[in-house]
Amino acid sequence: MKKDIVELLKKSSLFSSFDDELLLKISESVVLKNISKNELIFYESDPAAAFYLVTKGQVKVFKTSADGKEQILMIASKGDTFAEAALFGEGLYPASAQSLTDTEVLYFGKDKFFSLIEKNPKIALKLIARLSELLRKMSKLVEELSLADITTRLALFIVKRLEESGNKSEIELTEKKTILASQLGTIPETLSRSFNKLAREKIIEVEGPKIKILDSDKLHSIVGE
Amino acid sequence: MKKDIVELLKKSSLFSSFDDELLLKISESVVLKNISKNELIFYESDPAAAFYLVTKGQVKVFKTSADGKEQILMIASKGDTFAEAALFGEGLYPASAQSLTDTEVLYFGKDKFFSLIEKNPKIALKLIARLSELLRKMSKLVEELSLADITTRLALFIVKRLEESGNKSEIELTEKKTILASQLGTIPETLSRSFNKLAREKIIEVEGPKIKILDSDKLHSIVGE
DNA sequence: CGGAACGTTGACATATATCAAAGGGAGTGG
DNA sequence: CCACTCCCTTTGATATATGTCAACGTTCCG
Repeated sequence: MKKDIVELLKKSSLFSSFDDELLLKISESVVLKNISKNELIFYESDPAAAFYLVTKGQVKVFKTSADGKEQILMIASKGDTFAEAALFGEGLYPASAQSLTDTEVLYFGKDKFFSLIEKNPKIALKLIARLSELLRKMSKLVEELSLADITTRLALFIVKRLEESGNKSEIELTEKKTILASQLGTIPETLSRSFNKLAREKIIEVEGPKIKILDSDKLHSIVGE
Repeated sequence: MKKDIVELLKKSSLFSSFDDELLLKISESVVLKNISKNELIFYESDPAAAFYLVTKGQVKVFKTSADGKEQILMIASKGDTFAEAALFGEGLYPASAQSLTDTEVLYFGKDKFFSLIEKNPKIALKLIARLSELLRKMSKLVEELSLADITTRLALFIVKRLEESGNKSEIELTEKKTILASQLGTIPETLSRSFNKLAREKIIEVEGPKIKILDSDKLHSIVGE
């Protein structure tokens, strides 16, 4: 039982570098939870009780406006943690989280995790690295929202995905386009028009969730500017 | 000499809770630097060599687009640290920093600070708290940029300043309106029109850097939506 | 005194959101 | 296996917020 959890921990970037002894300790402060599709995991301004590690499925972390518009802050997939930052500080979740698929997570209760950190400074250092990484990603997001138009943001997204998948000349979207729109800070209609624009200029070819790169140079020149 | 630095450390939120013994140790890994107005402290994608604590003056941390537009991520004033997150991870500054006034900072070199943390886990915990706080602020910024129009962002800013200054019925801007525009993700012209709009609706009265609140209820209702 | 930076206003351009409609796929139930 | 519905996606017409460009007054500072 606990061994299974240790295996799951090993597959996360946050814990993968630890030795088995420590992982076993960690596994004792953790609960495995199943979450069905579209379930609300927590809502913004709920008291922050825990943070999560996704072991199966996808979770979106997002902000909502009064009139129902959403901005996705991150999509957490297998191996990703989310809501780490909520535990420290005022104690309220600063955003909402909802599963996009049937999902399995490890649940790290606040109190147990705190005492874990205190006894194992190594974890604190890893956590610092993780929070720093998140901060850099958020800076990037702010930059894009504030300084780049939507076609450019889309191009940036495609380039990032290309790099993650080893620079093939094609990517396949793992998320619905509606979701992608919300990640990019826009709405499906506008995203659709941006795809069109890139396609009209013979930079990409779109067929459902498949995006073929026709002109990598032009794509990179959009991003570079 | 070192005692002066200890006093400066005590006035920062990051270090204020530590005892004198630890502060003295910290003070030994630190350099006091003077920076004249408008000096570029580091530029985005420079190798990250240090983080900073402002002891006098103001520093803006910002992103730049290819065509010269700026988005300010934060303004660091007396007692604030900045660039903490840059030290961990890929080792490049994710944004630029420039002084807005004559400024005095404590400079925490990377290597010395790392060994300091390793020997003093307390610092790591404080750092985690600080990074979490920054992350929440950045989430807030993303939310505002993506979901609120500029008049609403301005109202949010005014409300925040009111709270910080103890809810008087008046605030005085500590930054130029050009700077404020860049903090809010817009340009001076548009900011000026937003001020006008709030003034026309008798919600505020603007006279240079002074903003008088005429209708606190309306102001809060803009923010609430 | 003179120039530079700041702040404001006006006319205009443009990107993006909104609203409405329709097609297509996937899943469900009869 | 068909028909129906729901959700996703796309397209078109239109509205709106915000950026751009130009001009001008003001203040600040050398």
